[in-house]
Amino acid sequence: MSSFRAISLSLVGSAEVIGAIADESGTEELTATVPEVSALLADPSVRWVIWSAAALRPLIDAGAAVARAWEIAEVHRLRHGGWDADPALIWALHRGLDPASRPPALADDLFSALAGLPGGDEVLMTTGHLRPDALTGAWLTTPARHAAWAQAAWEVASAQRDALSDPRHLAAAHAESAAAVLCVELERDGLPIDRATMSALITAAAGPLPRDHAAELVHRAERDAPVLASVPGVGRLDLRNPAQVRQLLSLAGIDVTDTRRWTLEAHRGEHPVIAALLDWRRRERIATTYGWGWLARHVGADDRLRGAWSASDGAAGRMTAQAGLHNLPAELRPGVAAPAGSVLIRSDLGQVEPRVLAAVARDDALARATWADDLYAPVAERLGVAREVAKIAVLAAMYGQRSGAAGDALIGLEREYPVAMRHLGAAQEAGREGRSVQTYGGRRVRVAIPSPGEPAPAAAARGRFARNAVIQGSAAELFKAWAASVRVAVRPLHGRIVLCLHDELLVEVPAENADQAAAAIESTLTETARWWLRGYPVRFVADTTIVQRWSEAKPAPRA
DNA sequence: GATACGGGCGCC
DNA sequence: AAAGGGCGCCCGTATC
Repeated sequence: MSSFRAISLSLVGSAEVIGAIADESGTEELTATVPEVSALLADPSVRWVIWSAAALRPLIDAGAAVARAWEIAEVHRLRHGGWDADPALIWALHRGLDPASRPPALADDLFSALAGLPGGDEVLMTTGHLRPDALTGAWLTTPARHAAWAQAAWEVASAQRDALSDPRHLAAAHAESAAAVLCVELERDGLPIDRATMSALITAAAGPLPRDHAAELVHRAERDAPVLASVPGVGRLDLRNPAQVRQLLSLAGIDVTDTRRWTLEAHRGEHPVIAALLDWRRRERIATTYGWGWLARHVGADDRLRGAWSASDGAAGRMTAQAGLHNLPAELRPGVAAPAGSVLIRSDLGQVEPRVLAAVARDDALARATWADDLYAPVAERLGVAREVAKIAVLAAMYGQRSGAAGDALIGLEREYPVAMRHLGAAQEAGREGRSVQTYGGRRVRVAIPSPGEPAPAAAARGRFARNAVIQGSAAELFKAWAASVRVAVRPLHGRIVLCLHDELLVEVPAENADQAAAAIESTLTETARWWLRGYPVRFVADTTIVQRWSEAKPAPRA
């Protein structure tokens, strides 16, 4: 059991650090160098309480690594749901103050000087709220002030910890905190890009790097040309306007209510315009979203793709990422590559959601199925249906789908796995009624409040959302717990996580340590699953491969 | 000019 | 009877 101490630090200049540590025995001010502080933060026998990982960004950018963290903001989000987690709000709730009466965050020092703030090193206003200039860090200019700030953090975090009596919730608090720190590291490190390859891929899809705006318009017209040429006599027409696309299709004798891809796929054999249009969409997506502008904005001079990360931005608690890090088209993934001398290790959790369902619902029959490498095989056998049917049914059950081929097989699921299905059904019912639901790790997932006279589909949509959220959110917690352990395990091998993708990790590591790191990633999953499950017999599996490029050697898809 | 919204689509 | 959940991002249109 690690000790629990709050820390507040700021970097002064490039090498000096001031700050303070607080715990049950009081506060301790400190002045130190970056290496000294790094050694403190790397101590695995201490769980460091911080208001937010972002506050440590300057030190993390300087190379410091927090081994174990308690991030007050993420723990707050876990317990309360939603996004708001600024220190002033958390403090107000902790002290029983009206959050609405807390002072707004201040823009600058001048403003704070006029705002009637307490003098000196007092961290609380006379109202009992935290002073707003502490939130921005502007006030944290002396070790004494850091001591007051750390003391407040320790008080809040201790209360948070005492409120989390369920060991699963405590474990989630640790994992979510680690994810918050990891997000800052991901923003620092970025994803390695092979610029030459990426440029070639963009050129193939969108055209060469335009010299100027006029050239850009020429390339755009060149992309449009094959589509317009496939329907004689269309004249000028804007392919980016869905209504005009419907006109185009109508001229080709195809009448559709919308122009979505899967709608158009059904008409592929009827006219060449369909294939031309779908190819245009693929290329246009790259041209507009992942083209030259994207490369210039998000890939640095060091050939690394950087974007903002959030540890639990998704409604159910998933990580989110900007700059295309979570939705880069597969076509461009050959352009993500480790630099010479290093490799990427990609590790995907296999069939994570149904396995999580077994654990969350504690369905012994489904838990037995997780012992198979391919979970759908024993499920199919038990249901007496083909594997593909079983897979569709299980996924449909977790997404709330009732229609199509899934319908019949769902009846079999209700019969054979009633415990899991009741768990999902209860979540769905809560969602329909507007009640929040809870994940395995205790995350409160808020559901929209039903409005009087709402159309019937609104309640159904809430139901589907809540039904899925308990699984998606719990899977995100397992993933973050795994990522947190991997982060620590690969560090001695000079490895670092460079991408988190819901059920997939990319780790960059020197080539000579690749085998060792891959083995560590695999064994870490076993360890993580053991304490996450607390003895419940569910098996989690990962496919781990050592590659140069992200696109290489995608493990045989099991899902 | 800024903002909101829906259609559409990339990924999981 | 019942049209699968999440995210980020682009474009066009409508609106103020």
